[in-house]
Amino acid sequence: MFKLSRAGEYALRGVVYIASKNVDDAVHVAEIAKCQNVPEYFLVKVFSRLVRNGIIHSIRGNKGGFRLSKKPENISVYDIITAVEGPLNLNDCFICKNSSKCKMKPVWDEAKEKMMEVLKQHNIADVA
Amino acid sequence: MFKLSRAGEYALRGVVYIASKNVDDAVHVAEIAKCQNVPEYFLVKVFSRLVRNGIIHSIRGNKGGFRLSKKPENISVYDIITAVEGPLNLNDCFICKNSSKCKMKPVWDEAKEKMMEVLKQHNIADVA
DNA sequence: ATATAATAAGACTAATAAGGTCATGTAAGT
DNA sequence: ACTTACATGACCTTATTAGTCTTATTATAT
Ligand code: SF4
Ligand code: SF4
Repeated sequence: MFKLSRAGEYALRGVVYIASKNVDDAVHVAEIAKCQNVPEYFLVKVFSRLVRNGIIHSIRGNKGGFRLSKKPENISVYDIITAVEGPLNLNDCFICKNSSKCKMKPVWDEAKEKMMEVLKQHNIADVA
Repeated sequence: MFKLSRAGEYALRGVVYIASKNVDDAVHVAEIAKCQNVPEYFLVKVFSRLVRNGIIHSIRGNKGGFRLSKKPENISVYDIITAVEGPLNLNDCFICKNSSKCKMKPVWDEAKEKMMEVLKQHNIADVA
């Protein structure tokens, strides 16, 4: 409950790894997987979501790999997590119908906001 | 990911329900389950954790049921959730070993703190 | 005393979600 | 052409959460 997913964790570590390398050369997913000790195929999938959301940029074919789309200081932890997991929500309120007059939902929403704030405040540069 | 469990949700709704009743009579779990539209046996299990953690008080036998152990305004959302789920943690860091020199863990811890703060600030009285 | 109405505890099963693998396709460099 | 690397989506496996049931315990009412 309230746990960061592996996908999220891997994405973050992967991006940090790329940031640690020379900006000029693309980094292979195989290298990242190996160095970060993460299942390669899984990381491929995670990275594809980062590409689709414009966090990283991919270069296909021989001498291909991944590069950051922006400067590390312009990529927040929040960006990465939501790119991988979609919009955050502590409580979807599928279960009950009184969502409109419910006084608990605002609490969850507030908690989520506070949490998101922290994730937005930290970027790859200061986390690397 | 980052989602409230059903157990947590049910616990909260259950306690709110008890709080809505006359303090003098114990409330049956069967009644709560029915009115809250929640699986009874499951709620029993959830409530037992609340009892063990001193949130509610149980009276066994005929005419038994549950009562709040304290005033609603002294029971926070945080109390209930942790009673049911144990201590919160966004990231256990089982996966990798560099936890000591890791700069991401503090971010998760900070996010958790902010979130916990909100849950601590809200009690059953103002959520009921 | 006994019947009954309630919670306590924990084993068990079912459902869902997360994590991981694989096969096939596409693009780029040599 | 051939090789290397990403793209995509189907598929399988594992872990976690949700839910059920059985047996025991405790208290009350008759
Ligand atoms: S937060 Fe409120 S509306 Fe949402 S599921 Fe819980 S009780 Fe229902
Ligand atoms: S937060 Fe840091 S120490 Fe924890 S799992 Fe992630 S990278 Fe490892």
